[in-house]
Amino acid sequence: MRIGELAARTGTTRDTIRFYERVGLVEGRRLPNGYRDFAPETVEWLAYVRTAQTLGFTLAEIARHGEELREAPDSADALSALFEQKIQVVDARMAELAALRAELTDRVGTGCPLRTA
Amino acid sequence: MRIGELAARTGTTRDTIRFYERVGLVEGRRLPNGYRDFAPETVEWLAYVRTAQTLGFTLAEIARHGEELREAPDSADALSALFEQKIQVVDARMAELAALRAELTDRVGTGCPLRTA
DNA sequence: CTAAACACTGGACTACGCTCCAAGGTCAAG
DNA sequence: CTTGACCTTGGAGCGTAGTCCAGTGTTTAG
Repeated sequence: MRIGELAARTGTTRDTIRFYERVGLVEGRRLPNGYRDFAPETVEWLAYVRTAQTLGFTLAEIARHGEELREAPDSADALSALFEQKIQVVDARMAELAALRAELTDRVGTGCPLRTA
Repeated sequence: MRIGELAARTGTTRDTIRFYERVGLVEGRRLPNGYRDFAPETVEWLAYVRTAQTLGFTLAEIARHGEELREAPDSADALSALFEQKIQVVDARMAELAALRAELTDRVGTGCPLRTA
């Protein structure tokens, strides 16, 4: 698959895919004419990249995790570890968020706004 | 309070505070010699800014919310609305995350890794 | 054969959130 | 009166994640 088709199929742009290649997120063979040639699985991989990104992973992390998973003896365990780790981060954020809301509600109720100035 | 003390008390740097001033996140009076002079509440305000930031708000959003709250007729309601909104975003992300984990677990179990290439 | 559509590269540019630096002004202690 | 800590400004630079462009080559359809 050439870059234009991959871009169309993943809802990205050619430029973004070339950028992803530069940072090691995707790899493509080259055709004799120098055009990139991507495997069909790259479509799913890019969908995964986008999901992981909305979950707060950086591109560098996603690339690193991808490599770790390819090298992991037991991908199922590695994946579980990875995502349970991320869930813990999100849980922690939710807890912070809840604590902050409580704190703010209290403070506003007692007539102590955050920003008097 | 001058900038150095504020920086020390909030765990930031002078440069960061000057940057925050440029983007409208903090406001300070000036002493006759030109030095910035911050109100004591600025310490709490900056603590709040940092918390809001870790929760995924951009500095622009935080600044805007600060202004909205100062102008809001009922700050308690405004705050609640603001944070319940953000909690919904986080909840949605957690749901996505849970869905993704389930999907990944399934896929790895059935011998279909994300990245065959 | 030509034109359109697609591909390539390198480099500039953007927004965000800082971080560092140079050159200079202010102030309190010794 | 000097030294050192502290403050000022403007501007450069950085990492992340792209986005856009110019100039050029390739492929495909009429």
